Amino acid sequence: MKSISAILDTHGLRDTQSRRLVLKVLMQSKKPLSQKDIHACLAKEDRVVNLVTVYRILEKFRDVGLIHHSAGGVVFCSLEQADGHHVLLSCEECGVIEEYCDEELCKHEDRIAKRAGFFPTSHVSELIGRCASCHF
Amino acid sequence: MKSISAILDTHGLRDTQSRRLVLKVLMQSKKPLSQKDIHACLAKEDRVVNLVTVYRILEKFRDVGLIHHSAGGVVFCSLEQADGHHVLLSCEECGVIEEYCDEELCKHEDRIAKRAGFFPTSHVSELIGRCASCHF
DNA sequence: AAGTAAATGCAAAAGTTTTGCATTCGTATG
DNA sequence: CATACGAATGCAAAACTTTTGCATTTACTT
Repeated sequence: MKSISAILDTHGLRDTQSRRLVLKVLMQSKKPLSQKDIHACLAKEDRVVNLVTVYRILEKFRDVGLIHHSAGGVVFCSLEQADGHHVLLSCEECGVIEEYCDEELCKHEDRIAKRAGFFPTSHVSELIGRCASCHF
Repeated sequence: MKSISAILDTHGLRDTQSRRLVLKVLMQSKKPLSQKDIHACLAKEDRVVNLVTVYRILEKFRDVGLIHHSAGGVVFCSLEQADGHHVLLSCEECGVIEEYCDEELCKHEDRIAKRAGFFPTSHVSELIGRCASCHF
């Protein structure tokens, strides 16, 4: 597996401590994170990175294609896995967001894009509803 | 086709002018709108509804299942069409968001949900990339 | 037609994101 | 390996978004 520093390097980014910390959090997370989430997550382990810096780091990461933001401008910070497709299962009741990968869905969406004359760099699908434990 | 008032009534909502105005904007829109979008859209036709009220109306609409918010908390206000699936083609370059409907994708996602033990009430898929005119 | 609960608008509080500027840090060069 | 330069960071504050409290108005019931 590639080291954090190597990933930064590959993407033409300077190898700073803040970036390593943020990237590590993103890589270990199973679900999309907001800037605040990342900041809080780091603070919890006493690795403080200024919230403004988190914003700027994510902006940079996005520029180089390491992560993606969604339509509403909200960040979806799950790292792109090689060709994996992100399906988020988002529970309206308890707020939990699970992530799920599906290769076939990805291909299907590529067909849609082609048909619409669109050139996708990333996909996010979201199912909104109730998770198993909130459905009774 | 159902009248706006009838839709409100069906969902157990009081039939007020503000709600009719907001609902109409949502029904006529081809893409997801934010609270601000809706407010601006109404203001443009001199039908002023206080922004705070727009927030509250959308909250209510969501409670009764007329619209859905997405993972990040951002609103996706496209009205649910009967069994249609919303695919958003979101251009990172020019910011334009197109909407696209696909029945098959919808079915595929239902299968994913079933497999994951999830009970979806709505789907949103987003393709992030470049639209035809920004791709050169 | 009056009474009541719900909806609205306004002002302001709370929260989030962006900006400007001074300082620190990483890396390419000699 | 020291230096110099541009890039990244932190802080303070500005700008923007969302929520809350309260007084007033509106829609629906009887």
